[in-house]
Amino acid sequence: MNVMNDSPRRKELTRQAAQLFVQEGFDRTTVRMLAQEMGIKSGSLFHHFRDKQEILAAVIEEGTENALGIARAALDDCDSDPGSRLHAMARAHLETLLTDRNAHVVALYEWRRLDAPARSHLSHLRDAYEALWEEVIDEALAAGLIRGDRFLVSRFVMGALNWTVRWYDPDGERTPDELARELVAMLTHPAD
Amino acid sequence: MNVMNDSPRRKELTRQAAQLFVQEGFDRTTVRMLAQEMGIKSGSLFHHFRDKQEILAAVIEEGTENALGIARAALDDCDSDPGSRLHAMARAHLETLLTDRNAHVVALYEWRRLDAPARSHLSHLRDAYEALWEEVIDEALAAGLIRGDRFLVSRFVMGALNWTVRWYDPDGERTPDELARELVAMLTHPAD
DNA sequence: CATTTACACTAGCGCTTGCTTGGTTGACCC
DNA sequence: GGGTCAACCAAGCAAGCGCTAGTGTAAATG
Repeated sequence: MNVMNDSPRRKELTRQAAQLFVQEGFDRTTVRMLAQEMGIKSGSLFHHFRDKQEILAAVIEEGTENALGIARAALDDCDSDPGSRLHAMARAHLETLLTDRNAHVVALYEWRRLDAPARSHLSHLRDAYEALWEEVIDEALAAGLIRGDRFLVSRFVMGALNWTVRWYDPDGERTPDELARELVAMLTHPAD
Repeated sequence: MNVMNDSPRRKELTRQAAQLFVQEGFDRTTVRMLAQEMGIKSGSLFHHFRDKQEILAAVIEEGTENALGIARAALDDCDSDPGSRLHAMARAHLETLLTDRNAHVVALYEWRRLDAPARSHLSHLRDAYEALWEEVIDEALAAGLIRGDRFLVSRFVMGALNWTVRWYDPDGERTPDELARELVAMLTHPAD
Protein backbone atom coordinates (compact mmCIF):
# COMPACT_ATOMS: atom_id res chain seq x y z
CA MET A 1 0.00 0.00 0.00
CA ASN A 2 2.10 2.81 -1.28
CA VAL A 3 0.35 5.71 -2.91
CA MET A 4 -3.05 7.30 -3.00
CA ASN A 5 -2.35 10.25 -5.25
CA ASP A 6 -4.37 10.90 -8.37
CA SER A 7 -2.12 9.42 -11.01
CA PRO A 8 -3.48 9.01 -14.54
CA ARG A 9 -3.38 5.28 -13.96
CA ARG A 10 -5.63 5.63 -10.96
CA LYS A 11 -8.05 7.80 -12.94
CA GLU A 12 -8.40 5.09 -15.55
CA LEU A 13 -8.93 2.40 -12.92
CA THR A 14 -11.55 4.60 -11.29
CA ARG A 15 -13.44 4.89 -14.55
CA GLN A 16 -13.49 1.11 -14.95
CA ALA A 17 -14.61 0.64 -11.36
CA ALA A 18 -17.55 2.97 -11.95
CA GLN A 19 -18.72 0.77 -14.79
CA LEU A 20 -18.69 -2.33 -12.61
CA PHE A 21 -20.34 -0.58 -9.68
CA VAL A 22 -23.24 0.35 -11.95
CA GLN A 23 -23.58 -3.13 -13.38
CA GLU A 24 -23.36 -5.04 -10.11
CA GLY A 25 -23.75 -2.58 -7.28
CA PHE A 26 -20.95 -1.74 -4.89
CA ASP A 27 -21.44 -4.57 -2.42
CA ARG A 28 -21.73 -7.25 -5.06
CA THR A 29 -18.64 -6.05 -6.85
CA THR A 30 -15.70 -7.96 -5.43
CA VAL A 31 -12.13 -6.78 -5.50
CA ARG A 32 -11.39 -9.76 -7.70
CA MET A 33 -13.97 -8.62 -10.24
CA LEU A 34 -12.55 -5.12 -10.18
CA ALA A 35 -9.03 -6.42 -10.68
CA GLN A 36 -10.05 -8.60 -13.59
CA GLU A 37 -11.83 -5.70 -15.29
CA MET A 38 -8.68 -3.65 -14.82
CA GLY A 39 -6.44 -6.39 -16.16
CA ILE A 40 -4.44 -6.81 -12.97
CA LYS A 41 -4.49 -9.19 -10.00
CA SER A 42 -6.56 -8.44 -6.95
CA GLY A 43 -3.55 -7.80 -4.74
CA SER A 44 -2.23 -5.10 -7.08
CA LEU A 45 -5.39 -3.14 -6.58
CA PHE A 46 -4.31 -2.15 -3.12
CA HIS A 47 -1.28 -0.42 -4.48
CA HIS A 48 -3.60 2.24 -5.95
CA PHE A 49 -6.34 2.37 -3.34
CA ARG A 50 -6.16 1.97 0.40
CA ASP A 51 -9.24 -0.22 0.45
CA LYS A 52 -12.44 -0.94 -1.44
CA GLN A 53 -14.21 2.03 0.13
CA GLU A 54 -11.64 4.38 -1.32
CA ILE A 55 -12.44 3.18 -4.83
CA LEU A 56 -16.07 4.11 -4.30
CA ALA A 57 -15.09 7.52 -2.95
CA ALA A 58 -12.82 8.11 -5.94
CA VAL A 59 -15.62 7.30 -8.39
CA ILE A 60 -18.06 9.67 -6.75
CA GLU A 61 -15.50 12.41 -6.29
CA GLU A 62 -14.52 12.46 -9.92
CA GLY A 63 -18.10 12.43 -11.14
CA THR A 64 -19.17 15.26 -8.91
CA GLU A 65 -16.15 17.43 -9.69
CA ASN A 66 -16.87 16.94 -13.36
CA ALA A 67 -20.52 17.91 -13.02
CA LEU A 68 -19.58 20.96 -11.00
CA GLY A 69 -17.10 22.09 -13.65
CA ILE A 70 -19.55 21.65 -16.50
CA ALA A 71 -22.31 23.47 -14.65
CA ARG A 72 -20.06 26.42 -13.82
CA ALA A 73 -18.88 26.69 -17.40
CA ALA A 74 -22.47 26.58 -18.63
CA LEU A 75 -23.48 29.41 -16.32
CA ASP A 76 -20.54 31.52 -17.46
CA ASP A 77 -21.43 31.06 -21.10
CA CYS A 78 -25.16 31.73 -21.07
CA ASP A 79 -27.34 34.82 -21.12
CA SER A 80 -27.99 36.44 -17.79
CA ASP A 81 -31.77 36.27 -17.69
CA PRO A 82 -33.22 33.75 -15.20
CA GLY A 83 -34.85 31.64 -17.88
CA SER A 84 -31.63 31.14 -19.80
CA ARG A 85 -29.73 30.32 -16.66
CA LEU A 86 -32.33 27.77 -15.59
CA HIS A 87 -32.13 26.18 -19.00
CA ALA A 88 -28.33 26.19 -18.99
CA MET A 89 -28.20 24.36 -15.66
CA ALA A 90 -30.71 21.72 -16.71
CA ARG A 91 -28.91 21.20 -19.97
CA ALA A 92 -25.53 20.90 -18.27
CA HIS A 93 -26.95 18.34 -15.88
CA LEU A 94 -28.27 16.21 -18.71
CA GLU A 95 -25.06 16.54 -20.68
CA THR A 96 -23.04 15.04 -17.86
CA LEU A 97 -25.16 11.94 -18.30
CA LEU A 98 -23.64 11.56 -21.74
CA THR A 99 -20.06 11.43 -20.58
CA ASP A 100 -20.21 10.52 -16.93
CA ARG A 101 -23.35 8.52 -16.43
CA ASN A 102 -21.70 5.71 -14.49
CA ALA A 103 -20.24 7.99 -11.86
CA HIS A 104 -23.59 9.72 -11.43
CA VAL A 105 -25.51 6.52 -11.00
CA VAL A 106 -23.00 5.37 -8.43
CA ALA A 107 -23.22 8.67 -6.57
CA LEU A 108 -26.99 8.35 -6.38
CA TYR A 109 -27.31 4.69 -5.50
CA GLU A 110 -24.21 3.92 -3.50
CA TRP A 111 -23.86 7.09 -1.47
CA ARG A 112 -24.88 5.33 1.70
CA ARG A 113 -22.09 2.77 1.36
CA LEU A 114 -19.52 5.49 1.98
CA ASP A 115 -17.98 5.54 5.42
CA ALA A 116 -18.36 8.64 7.57
CA PRO A 117 -15.13 10.47 6.65
CA ALA A 118 -15.61 10.01 2.91
CA ARG A 119 -19.23 11.01 3.17
CA SER A 120 -18.40 14.22 4.97
CA HIS A 121 -15.76 15.16 2.40
CA LEU A 122 -17.94 14.40 -0.58
CA SER A 123 -21.04 16.05 0.79
CA HIS A 124 -19.23 19.36 0.59
CA LEU A 125 -18.66 18.81 -3.10
CA ARG A 126 -22.28 17.88 -3.60
CA ASP A 127 -23.45 20.87 -1.62
CA ALA A 128 -21.44 23.11 -3.92
CA TYR A 129 -23.27 21.64 -6.89
CA GLU A 130 -26.69 21.99 -5.31
CA ALA A 131 -25.85 25.53 -4.27
CA LEU A 132 -25.53 26.43 -7.95
CA TRP A 133 -29.03 25.13 -8.51
CA GLU A 134 -30.46 26.98 -5.57
CA GLU A 135 -28.89 30.21 -6.76
CA VAL A 136 -30.45 29.86 -10.19
CA ILE A 137 -33.79 28.90 -8.72
CA ASP A 138 -33.69 31.88 -6.39
CA GLU A 139 -33.19 34.18 -9.36
CA ALA A 140 -36.11 32.60 -11.16
CA LEU A 141 -38.31 32.99 -8.10
CA ALA A 142 -37.30 36.63 -7.68
CA ALA A 143 -38.12 37.30 -11.31
CA GLY A 144 -41.53 35.70 -10.90
CA LEU A 145 -40.65 33.12 -13.52
CA ILE A 146 -41.54 30.30 -11.16
CA ARG A 147 -43.25 30.43 -7.82
CA GLY A 148 -43.51 28.55 -4.59
CA ASP A 149 -41.37 27.90 -1.55
CA ARG A 150 -37.64 28.27 -2.18
CA PHE A 151 -36.78 25.09 -0.34
CA LEU A 152 -39.50 22.95 -1.83
CA VAL A 153 -39.03 24.07 -5.40
CA SER A 154 -35.35 23.17 -5.39
CA ARG A 155 -36.08 19.77 -3.87
CA PHE A 156 -38.69 19.04 -6.48
CA VAL A 157 -36.43 20.18 -9.29
CA MET A 158 -33.45 18.21 -8.00
CA GLY A 159 -35.70 15.18 -7.78
CA ALA A 160 -36.99 15.50 -11.31
CA LEU A 161 -33.44 15.99 -12.57
CA ASN A 162 -31.76 13.21 -10.63
CA TRP A 163 -34.51 10.84 -11.64
CA THR A 164 -33.50 11.25 -15.27
CA VAL A 165 -30.68 8.76 -14.82
CA ARG A 166 -33.40 6.14 -14.54
CA TRP A 167 -34.97 6.70 -17.91
CA TYR A 168 -33.03 9.14 -20.03
CA ASP A 169 -31.24 7.58 -22.97
CA PRO A 170 -28.49 9.91 -24.18
CA ASP A 171 -28.35 7.97 -27.44
CA GLY A 172 -32.08 8.36 -27.96
CA GLU A 173 -34.00 10.92 -29.95
CA ARG A 174 -34.20 13.74 -27.46
CA THR A 175 -31.15 15.93 -27.00
CA PRO A 176 -30.22 17.34 -23.59
CA ASP A 177 -31.11 20.75 -24.97
CA GLU A 178 -34.66 19.75 -25.90
CA LEU A 179 -35.21 18.01 -22.60
CA ALA A 180 -33.95 20.97 -20.62
CA ARG A 181 -36.30 23.20 -22.57
CA GLU A 182 -39.25 20.96 -21.70
CA LEU A 183 -38.40 20.98 -18.03
CA VAL A 184 -38.13 24.75 -17.90
CA ALA A 185 -41.40 25.08 -19.81
CA MET A 186 -43.13 22.85 -17.30
CA LEU A 187 -41.92 24.92 -14.39
CA THR A 188 -42.24 28.47 -15.64
CA HIS A 189 -45.31 30.66 -15.64
CA PRO A 190 -44.74 33.13 -18.42
CA ALA A 191 -46.84 36.27 -18.36
CA ASP A 192 -48.92 35.36 -21.41
CA MET B 1 -38.82 -24.97 3.96
CA ASN B 2 -42.50 -25.49 4.31
CA VAL B 3 -44.70 -22.53 3.58
CA MET B 4 -44.56 -19.35 1.64
CA ASN B 5 -48.09 -18.09 2.18
CA ASP B 6 -48.76 -14.66 3.60
CA SER B 7 -49.38 -15.51 7.24
CA PRO B 8 -49.59 -12.67 9.76
CA ARG B 9 -46.30 -13.90 11.18
CA ARG B 10 -44.66 -13.48 7.80
CA LYS B 11 -46.08 -9.99 7.43
CA GLU B 12 -44.50 -8.95 10.69
CA LEU B 13 -41.17 -10.47 9.74
CA THR B 14 -41.34 -8.66 6.42
CA ARG B 15 -41.86 -5.36 8.20
CA GLN B 16 -38.80 -5.94 10.35
CA ALA B 17 -36.73 -6.97 7.35
CA ALA B 18 -37.64 -3.70 5.60
CA GLN B 19 -36.25 -1.78 8.53
CA LEU B 20 -32.91 -3.57 8.33
CA PHE B 21 -32.70 -3.33 4.55
CA VAL B 22 -33.02 0.43 4.85
CA GLN B 23 -30.41 0.69 7.59
CA GLU B 24 -27.81 -1.56 6.02
CA GLY B 25 -28.78 -2.14 2.43
CA PHE B 26 -29.88 -5.50 1.10
CA ASP B 27 -26.47 -6.96 0.35
CA ARG B 28 -24.96 -5.98 3.68
CA THR B 29 -27.90 -7.38 5.61
CA THR B 30 -27.08 -10.98 6.45
CA VAL B 31 -29.62 -13.65 7.20
CA ARG B 32 -28.11 -13.82 10.66
CA MET B 33 -28.81 -10.13 11.24
CA LEU B 34 -32.35 -10.57 9.98
CA ALA B 35 -32.91 -13.53 12.27
CA GLN B 36 -31.57 -11.67 15.29
CA GLU B 37 -33.82 -8.70 14.60
CA MET B 38 -36.73 -11.12 14.34
CA GLY B 39 -35.80 -12.88 17.57
CA ILE B 40 -35.23 -16.28 15.95
CA LYS B 41 -32.23 -18.25 14.73
CA SER B 42 -30.98 -17.90 11.18
CA GLY B 43 -32.10 -21.37 10.14
CA SER B 44 -35.67 -20.69 11.21
CA LEU B 45 -35.88 -17.87 8.72
CA PHE B 46 -36.07 -20.30 5.85
CA HIS B 47 -39.27 -21.70 7.18
CA HIS B 48 -41.00 -18.47 6.20
CA PHE B 49 -39.06 -17.51 3.08
CA ARG B 50 -37.56 -19.68 0.39
CA ASP B 51 -34.38 -17.63 0.31
CA LYS B 52 -33.02 -14.17 1.02
CA GLN B 53 -34.25 -12.84 -2.31
CA GLU B 54 -37.81 -13.72 -1.42
CA ILE B 55 -37.63 -11.53 1.67
CA LEU B 56 -36.68 -8.59 -0.52
CA ALA B 57 -39.51 -9.36 -2.90
CA ALA B 58 -41.98 -9.60 -0.01
CA VAL B 59 -40.92 -6.21 1.32
CA ILE B 60 -41.35 -4.49 -2.02
CA GLU B 61 -44.58 -6.28 -2.83
CA GLU B 62 -46.26 -5.23 0.38
CA GLY B 63 -45.11 -1.64 0.09
CA THR B 64 -46.32 -1.29 -3.46
CA GLU B 65 -49.67 -2.95 -2.84
CA ASN B 66 -50.19 -0.61 0.05
CA ALA B 67 -49.38 2.46 -1.99
CA LEU B 68 -51.67 1.30 -4.76
CA GLY B 69 -54.54 0.79 -2.34
CA ILE B 70 -54.12 4.18 -0.73
CA ALA B 71 -53.90 5.94 -4.07
CA ARG B 72 -57.03 4.25 -5.41
CA ALA B 73 -58.96 5.12 -2.27
CA ALA B 74 -57.81 8.72 -2.51
CA LEU B 75 -58.97 9.00 -6.11
CA ASP B 76 -62.36 7.54 -5.21
CA ASP B 77 -62.86 10.03 -2.41
CA CYS B 78 -61.86 13.27 -4.08
CA ASP B 79 -63.58 15.79 -6.35
CA SER B 80 -63.54 15.00 -10.02
CA ASP B 81 -61.76 18.10 -11.31
CA PRO B 82 -58.19 17.52 -12.56
CA GLY B 83 -56.63 19.79 -9.95
CA SER B 84 -58.22 17.93 -7.05
CA ARG B 85 -57.25 14.61 -8.48
CA LEU B 86 -53.65 15.70 -8.95
CA HIS B 87 -53.57 16.91 -5.40
CA ALA B 88 -55.16 13.72 -4.08
CA MET B 89 -52.54 11.56 -5.77
CA ALA B 90 -49.62 13.64 -4.51
CA ARG B 91 -51.06 13.65 -1.02
CA ALA B 92 -51.61 9.89 -1.06
CA HIS B 93 -48.04 9.34 -2.18
CA LEU B 94 -46.66 11.42 0.68
CA GLU B 95 -48.93 9.78 3.18
CA THR B 96 -47.56 6.35 2.40
CA LEU B 97 -44.22 7.71 3.54
CA LEU B 98 -45.69 8.10 7.00
CA THR B 99 -46.66 4.48 7.41
CA ASP B 100 -44.57 2.61 4.89
CA ARG B 101 -41.41 4.57 4.38
CA ASN B 102 -39.07 1.62 4.80
CA ALA B 103 -40.70 -0.44 2.12
CA HIS B 104 -40.63 2.50 -0.29
CA VAL B 105 -36.97 3.21 0.28
CA VAL B 106 -36.21 -0.45 -0.31
CA ALA B 107 -38.28 -0.48 -3.49
CA LEU B 108 -36.37 2.49 -4.83
CA TYR B 109 -32.84 1.54 -3.84
CA GLU B 110 -32.81 -2.23 -3.95
CA TRP B 111 -34.96 -2.87 -7.01
CA ARG B 112 -31.96 -4.02 -8.99
CA ARG B 113 -31.11 -6.73 -6.47
CA LEU B 114 -34.29 -8.60 -7.41
CA ASP B 115 -33.83 -11.62 -9.60
CA ALA B 116 -35.54 -11.72 -12.97
CA PRO B 117 -38.78 -13.56 -12.00
CA ALA B 118 -39.45 -11.36 -8.97
CA ARG B 119 -38.67 -8.25 -10.97
CA SER B 120 -41.10 -9.17 -13.68
CA HIS B 121 -43.87 -9.88 -11.18
CA LEU B 122 -43.31 -6.69 -9.20
CA SER B 123 -42.92 -4.45 -12.20
CA HIS B 124 -46.55 -5.17 -13.04
CA LEU B 125 -47.57 -3.88 -9.65
CA ARG B 126 -45.44 -0.80 -10.06
CA ASP B 127 -46.79 -0.19 -13.53
CA ALA B 128 -50.30 -0.24 -12.10
CA TYR B 129 -49.31 2.47 -9.66
CA GLU B 130 -47.63 4.60 -12.30
CA ALA B 131 -50.61 4.15 -14.59
CA LEU B 132 -52.76 5.90 -11.99
CA TRP B 133 -50.39 8.85 -12.12
CA GLU B 134 -50.34 8.96 -15.88
CA GLU B 135 -54.11 8.90 -16.00
CA VAL B 136 -54.36 11.86 -13.65
CA ILE B 137 -51.63 13.73 -15.49
CA ASP B 138 -53.40 13.12 -18.80
CA GLU B 139 -56.57 14.66 -17.41
CA ALA B 140 -54.64 17.69 -16.20
CA LEU B 141 -53.00 18.07 -19.61
CA ALA B 142 -56.34 17.79 -21.39
CA ALA B 143 -57.82 20.44 -19.12
CA GLY B 144 -54.89 22.76 -19.84
CA LEU B 145 -53.97 22.79 -16.19
CA ILE B 146 -50.44 21.75 -16.99
CA ARG B 147 -48.65 21.55 -20.29
CA GLY B 148 -45.86 19.73 -22.00
CA ASP B 149 -45.15 16.30 -23.36
CA ARG B 150 -47.23 13.56 -21.74
CA PHE B 151 -44.26 11.24 -21.31
CA LEU B 152 -41.86 13.82 -20.02
CA VAL B 153 -44.25 15.43 -17.57
CA SER B 154 -45.00 12.16 -15.86
CA ARG B 155 -41.30 11.29 -15.62
CA PHE B 156 -40.52 14.64 -14.09
CA VAL B 157 -43.38 14.37 -11.63
CA MET B 158 -42.52 10.82 -10.64
CA GLY B 159 -38.95 11.97 -10.10
CA ALA B 160 -39.91 14.87 -7.88
CA LEU B 161 -42.22 12.61 -5.90
CA ASN B 162 -39.90 9.67 -5.48
CA TRP B 163 -37.12 11.98 -4.44
CA THR B 164 -39.15 13.04 -1.42
CA VAL B 165 -38.05 9.91 0.45
CA ARG B 166 -34.62 11.52 0.59
CA TRP B 167 -35.61 14.65 2.43
CA TYR B 168 -39.21 14.58 3.60
CA ASP B 169 -39.64 14.21 7.33
CA PRO B 170 -43.16 12.99 8.11
CA ASP B 171 -42.71 14.08 11.71
CA GLY B 172 -41.68 17.56 10.62
CA GLU B 173 -43.74 20.70 10.24
CA ARG B 174 -45.17 20.22 6.80
CA THR B 175 -48.11 17.91 6.40
CA PRO B 176 -48.51 15.73 3.32
CA ASP B 177 -51.48 17.88 2.41
CA GLU B 178 -49.49 21.11 2.41
CA LEU B 179 -46.67 19.57 0.46
CA ALA B 180 -48.99 18.14 -2.15
CA ARG B 181 -50.58 21.56 -2.53
CA GLU B 182 -47.16 23.13 -3.15
CA LEU B 183 -46.26 20.58 -5.78
CA VAL B 184 -49.51 21.08 -7.66
CA ALA B 185 -49.08 24.85 -7.45
CA MET B 186 -45.63 24.57 -8.94
CA LEU B 187 -46.88 22.53 -11.86
CA THR B 188 -50.14 24.17 -12.74
CA HIS B 189 -50.70 27.20 -14.91
CA PRO B 190 -53.98 28.62 -13.76
CA ALA B 191 -55.69 31.07 -16.07
CA ASP B 192 -55.07 34.12 -13.85
C1' DC C 1 -56.12 -40.27 21.13
C1' DA C 2 -53.45 -39.98 16.89
C1' DT C 3 -51.89 -37.08 13.42
C1' DT C 4 -50.71 -33.03 11.22
C1' DT C 5 -49.13 -28.38 11.05
C1' DA C 6 -46.44 -24.37 12.22
C1' DC C 7 -42.55 -22.83 14.10
C1' DA C 8 -38.26 -23.07 16.15
C1' DC C 9 -33.77 -25.20 17.17
C1' DT C 10 -28.55 -26.97 16.55
C1' DA C 11 -24.80 -27.84 13.80
C1' DG C 12 -22.18 -27.13 10.10
C1' DC C 13 -20.94 -27.54 4.84
C1' DG C 14 -18.87 -25.38 1.05
C1' DC C 15 -17.59 -21.30 -0.59
C1' DT C 16 -16.33 -16.27 -1.05
C1' DT C 17 -14.95 -12.19 0.98
C1' DG C 18 -11.59 -8.03 1.75
C1' DC C 19 -7.19 -7.63 2.51
C1' DT C 20 -2.04 -8.88 3.70
C1' DT C 21 2.48 -10.60 2.97
C1' DG C 22 6.69 -10.91 0.79
C1' DG C 23 8.59 -10.58 -3.26
C1' DT C 24 9.77 -9.53 -8.58
C1' DT C 25 9.98 -6.55 -12.59
C1' DG C 26 11.42 -2.87 -15.54
C1' DA C 27 11.87 2.01 -16.43
C1' DC C 28 14.27 6.01 -15.05
C1' DC C 29 18.23 8.84 -12.58
C1' DC C 30 22.52 10.65 -10.93
C1' DG D 1 25.65 0.73 -12.56
C1' DG D 2 23.86 1.01 -8.08
C1' DG D 3 19.63 3.01 -6.15
C1' DT D 4 14.86 4.29 -6.39
C1' DC D 5 10.21 3.64 -7.15
C1' DA D 6 5.67 2.65 -9.14
C1' DA D 7 3.47 -1.32 -10.71
C1' DC D 8 2.43 -5.79 -10.37
C1' DC D 9 2.13 -10.79 -8.80
C1' DA D 10 1.35 -15.49 -6.28
C1' DA D 11 -0.33 -17.30 -2.33
C1' DG D 12 -3.12 -17.42 1.40
C1' DC D 13 -5.42 -16.12 5.97
C1' DA D 14 -9.28 -15.24 9.03
C1' DA D 15 -13.80 -14.16 8.89
C1' DG D 16 -18.11 -14.34 7.25
C1' DC D 17 -21.57 -15.79 3.87
C1' DG D 18 -26.27 -18.21 2.30
C1' DC D 19 -28.30 -22.13 3.03
C1' DT D 20 -29.32 -27.27 4.35
C1' DA D 21 -30.26 -31.29 7.14
C1' DG D 22 -32.26 -33.21 10.70
C1' DT D 23 -34.75 -32.76 15.13
C1' DG D 24 -37.94 -31.02 18.96
C1' DT D 25 -42.35 -29.35 20.47
C1' DA D 26 -46.69 -27.25 21.41
C1' DA D 27 -51.03 -26.27 19.47
C1' DA D 28 -54.59 -27.29 16.18
C1' DT D 29 -57.23 -30.84 13.76
C1' DG D 30 -59.33 -35.40 12.60
